[in-house]
Amino acid sequence: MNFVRIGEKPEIARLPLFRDMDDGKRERIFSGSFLQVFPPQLTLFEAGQQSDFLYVLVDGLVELYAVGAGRETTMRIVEPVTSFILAAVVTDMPFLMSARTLVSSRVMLVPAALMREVIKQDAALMQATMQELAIGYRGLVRALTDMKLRQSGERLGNYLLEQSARLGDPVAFELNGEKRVLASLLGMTPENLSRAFGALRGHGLSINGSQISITDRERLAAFSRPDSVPADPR
Amino acid sequence: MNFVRIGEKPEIARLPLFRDMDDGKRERIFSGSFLQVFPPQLTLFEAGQQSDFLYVLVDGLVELYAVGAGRETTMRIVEPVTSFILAAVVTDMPFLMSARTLVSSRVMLVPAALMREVIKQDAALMQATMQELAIGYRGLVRALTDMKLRQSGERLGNYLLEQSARLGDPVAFELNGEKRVLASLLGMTPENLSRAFGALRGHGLSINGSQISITDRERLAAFSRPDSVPADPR
DNA sequence: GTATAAGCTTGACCTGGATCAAAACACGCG
DNA sequence: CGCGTGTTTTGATCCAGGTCAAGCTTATAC
Repeated sequence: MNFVRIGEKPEIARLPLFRDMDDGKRERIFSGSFLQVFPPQLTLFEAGQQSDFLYVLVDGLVELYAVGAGRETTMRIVEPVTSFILAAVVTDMPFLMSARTLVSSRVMLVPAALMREVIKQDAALMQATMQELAIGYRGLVRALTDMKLRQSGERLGNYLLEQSARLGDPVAFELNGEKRVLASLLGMTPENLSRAFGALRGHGLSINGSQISITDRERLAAFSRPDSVPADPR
Repeated sequence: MNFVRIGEKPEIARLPLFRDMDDGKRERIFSGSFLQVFPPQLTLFEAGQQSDFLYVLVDGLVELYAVGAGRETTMRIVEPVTSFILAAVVTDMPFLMSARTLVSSRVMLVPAALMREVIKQDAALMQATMQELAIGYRGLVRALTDMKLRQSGERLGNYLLEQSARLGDPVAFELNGEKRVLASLLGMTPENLSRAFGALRGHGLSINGSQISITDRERLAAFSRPDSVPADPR
């Protein structure tokens, strides 16, 4: 168990969540937290557990998933550097999702009680928490409408367009994580994801393994029917 | 255009969102807001518009819905007394959902800029806003897993069980709003909702028009596979 | 290098739920 | 009170996507 060292701090402190708060208070949070490295495929926590920590993924890849009706589904793929399960910590309620590492990952654990305490003391942190939750809320509204209104191929097309946008609009990029996880995130089976990729060839997409290349953004967008309201800037 | 009168205040002031804040600040919000009555089937706002107001439904029934891929889907049925589209107001971003009245409704409109300003000044209001968003976030996580993991009949069963729980676990209660709206909320067609109701007869449910009666809660729950994590207290 | 396992893809088939059509019902209005 | 409009129900059919079963490709171990 390592406490947070000086080397990790800058990138975490740069997060919108912690960026604007009082330096002393931030130091208080960091010194009460610790960094831990987890091997791949390790469960960090399970739905139903009391939320004892706020998690910040510093390096690696983490999957948030939900279990129910005898099956499970991926809710989010967390990329570094990002905090997760903030809502459970803020409300002091049990997790609704479980988390596992997809690859070896470095994670900062902030004791939930400490987090809640400092939120009450530091207005900037509370404000940032509020913003984070509001942005997350909107992300979930989008995810839900995506599931309810689009069919699987369109969801995949949109995901790829958004992923490209998040990376700064490169034509070519690589998928992170396994395709089976992506399939679950998009609410489909691996078999169907494979077929959906096939269908997108000929709609402006070229794919080779996990190498994605958007050959015709217009065509892909026409096929995918992206949201009319543009993505929130971040 | 009526400013908020003394008669409406208590029930609004009792909302978790406004309950704990400074009295003077609350008065400032109320006196800058106004109450308006809207006829049924009137669009209050549309997705994509700038969020100029926070809405509080005082009386009536409002549907939040999203449009996309050439279709639309109900996202939430708002019952009084509840605020809605808080996330858009907090982030000062365009609405992701549209809203229309289902029946004649009385709504309080709080100018978004005023809301944001007072949030910054009043820590209790900011805290309440944060809680509200976190609870909403968790509600959406549940809604998304519901859509991804359960099939339509189970969703209906769960909805009825939850609705009953929210009303204080009565055996019999009445559906609010039209069934077509409920169908859309549950992500199915009216035809299929009708069939799903039929299927639930014989699984502990009795239905006559919009009169629901849970004759065997155990059986209905067994059929519907409710969430393992109990609902957030409110 | 080969063996072994794991992921991914492809094909055949099945099923939950959508769509289309029409009958039954409910309700507001003249 | 009866007509007309809109909702709900019922039935028949269709289709997106799930499931099952092989192959195939890529990675890891030996």
